Amino acid sequence: MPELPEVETIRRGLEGFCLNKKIVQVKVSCEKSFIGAENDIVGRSIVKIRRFGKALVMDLSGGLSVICHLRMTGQLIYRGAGVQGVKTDGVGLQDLMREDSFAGGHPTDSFFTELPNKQTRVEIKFEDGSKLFFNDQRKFGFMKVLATTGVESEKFIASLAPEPWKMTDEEFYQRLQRHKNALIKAVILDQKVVAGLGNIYADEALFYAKIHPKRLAGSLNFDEAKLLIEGAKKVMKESIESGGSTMATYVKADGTKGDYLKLFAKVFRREGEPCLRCGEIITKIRVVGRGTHICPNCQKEGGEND
DNA sequence: CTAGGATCCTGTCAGC
DNA sequence: TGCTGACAGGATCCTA
Repeated sequence: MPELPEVETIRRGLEGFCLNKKIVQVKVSCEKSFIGAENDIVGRSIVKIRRFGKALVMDLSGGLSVICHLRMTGQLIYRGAGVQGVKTDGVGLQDLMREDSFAGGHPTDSFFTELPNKQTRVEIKFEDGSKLFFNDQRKFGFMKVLATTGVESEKFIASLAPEPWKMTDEEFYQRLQRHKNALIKAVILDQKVVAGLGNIYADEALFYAKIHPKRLAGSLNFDEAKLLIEGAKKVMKESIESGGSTMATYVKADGTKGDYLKLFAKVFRREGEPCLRCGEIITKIRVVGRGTHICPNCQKEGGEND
């Protein structure tokens, strides 16, 4: 899914477009994707948009909130009134890049094609005619209506660990020790250990710290743990600054499609290409059931590097 | 309590 | 062309 930087980028985008807009209609085309009664949010305005790890929370007037988790393939796409989708050959794409449309999440052509489409699970219409589409190919994501007062006690949010920049190096090191027999990649993907990392940023952070993803968490010394949390902060901040995976980063200046990963990824989906640090060929392996990208020279399985 | 694997779901792509 | 299996930017549930 969209990881922390993507969700933060969406949060900022929606804050600019949807704040104080009144919901006049909600269409749910997949029951699984919307928990609660859609009519409960009709007539309410979005008053605040928050983020907890990878979860987005839209606070509505009258004490209700909507939690949105995009999981693997979720997207949130905002279209101003009258903005139409376009063909994906680049023709007319500039129309979609207007100041009153926005999209973020799992990057696909749905960012700019006609909506709703086959993957649209929820469609929210605002008073001014603009719309917010929740698209999700695999249906792992969801929107859930609940009382605003209950947001922070919602199971997933309550058990969330702090984000990397709210954790001291010492605390991170201690947290790793609680999972000393698990593979380090599995541990940093665990949102109860540190919030925000997903498959991309886990690989990037491990590369930054020159740590092999299959090492046991307990084998890292304090300096390695420090470097790892530092890498996590760095790669996620860089991505937020470049706009996460949004329409803007999915489309290049000339209107053709680009690859937003190229903006910052040093190992993710770079298998077969040379390591930007040492020139060794990046390889892809499997760790805890996830595709994992490493530089076999910078990240040695045996133990500490350098 | 921890660790690892299966599972939810749809779509795409490589290999036959 | 059509089929099959692997895999995918996540997290939970079940088992040992």
